[in-house]
Amino acid sequence: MGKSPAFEKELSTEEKIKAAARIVFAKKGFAAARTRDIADTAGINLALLNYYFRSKQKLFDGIMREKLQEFFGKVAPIMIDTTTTLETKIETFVAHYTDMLIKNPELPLFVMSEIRTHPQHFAQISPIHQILNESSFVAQLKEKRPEVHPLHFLMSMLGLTVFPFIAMPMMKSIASLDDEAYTRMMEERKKLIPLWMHTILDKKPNT
Amino acid sequence: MGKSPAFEKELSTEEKIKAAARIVFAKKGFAAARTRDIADTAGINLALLNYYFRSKQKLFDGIMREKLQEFFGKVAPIMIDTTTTLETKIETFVAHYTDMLIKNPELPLFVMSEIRTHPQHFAQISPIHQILNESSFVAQLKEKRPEVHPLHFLMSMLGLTVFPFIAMPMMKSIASLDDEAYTRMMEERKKLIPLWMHTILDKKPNT
DNA sequence: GTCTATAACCTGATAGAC
DNA sequence: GTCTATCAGGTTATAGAC
Repeated sequence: MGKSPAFEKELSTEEKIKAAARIVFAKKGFAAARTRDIADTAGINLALLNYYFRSKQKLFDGIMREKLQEFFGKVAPIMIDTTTTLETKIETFVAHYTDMLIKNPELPLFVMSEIRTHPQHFAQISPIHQILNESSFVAQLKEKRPEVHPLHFLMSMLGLTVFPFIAMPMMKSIASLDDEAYTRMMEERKKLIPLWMHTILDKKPNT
Repeated sequence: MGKSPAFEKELSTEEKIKAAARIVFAKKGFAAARTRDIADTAGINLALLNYYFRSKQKLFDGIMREKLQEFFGKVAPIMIDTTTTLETKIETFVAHYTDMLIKNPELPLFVMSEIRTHPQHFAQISPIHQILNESSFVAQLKEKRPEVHPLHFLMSMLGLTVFPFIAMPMMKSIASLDDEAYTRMMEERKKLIPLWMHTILDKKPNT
């Protein structure tokens, strides 16, 4: 598959390989991806791939590092900010994350799958550590709802935001939605999810 | 990995292989799983695996069929039932699904990953089709909140329930939770999620 | 830096003895 | 039915010419 070079102009060879690797790894995962496919997609020779990156694993590590940064990097600054309200954080988080995922819909499933296969490598992803242990977000959650573990709200917000992208391959074929319709739904969720989160946070069990 | 036979007694050879395949495929996915690992885990020889199942693919197809049934099979009857209220359906769904996922935490990531790699194979998974097109659940959602696409609520309920299991490898290492603590949180969610879903469904945008 | 050719290895599958 | 030994094919990685 992908026998025709996808990147012809203006990119350095190294960048062409990385661009191709991003595509092929994201689509197939580490194990199923073949270096030949990456070389073909990049429009260069297989030997050249090993000349720039010493091995498939090393090439993958670089890509994975990027993807993790993309997936987790933007979150921490929003969550740590002590000058914003809980409500603002939720709105900003959902909006930023949804935008990023619309551009990068296969990212969550890719990252989660590879973490499953090699959990050791991701033992301490610092942004999430930060959010969980030192963030203003968690402090605000604890203050508002001290009786519920803040992880419940964090997992819920993430689940509401991220899960539709994880389930997309399934949903799209089942609900007969094309890309445009799916994107429109995700845009709608930028308003819906914060609304829901606020309601959830206000809802005490016996109210 | 897995060099010592895990199943020694009372299982037929065929069942030993299937049991081993369930474990290895679930942990690694189709592409990364090696038939040698499955044979070793089963405590039998590689040739025997091909004697019982003609190929890796055929063995996998059988396992996948089981897993899909496990993942989707139980849902449809709950959602289609015309004698129960929307509230009851949500509570039953979350409780049943959570119980199943506690016993089978790696199931969602496995299923989603393999659907991504081979979307064609799962084009029409009948239980979900049923839920989306003919279920009492969707009808009740439409009646209660006609202005919101029912898929929003379905994705949200699924996300709240399933996402914590998808993110588990990540969360466990990050939040320093052991298996028991994680299970306890999931048990808590059996009460929290229905509560939240009801609040969400009642919350009109300008109320 | 880039290529062709090939080495070295691994994996799924089979042949054939028991 | 179960095993050992091996084949056939594919994959990563490298050698060596240009």
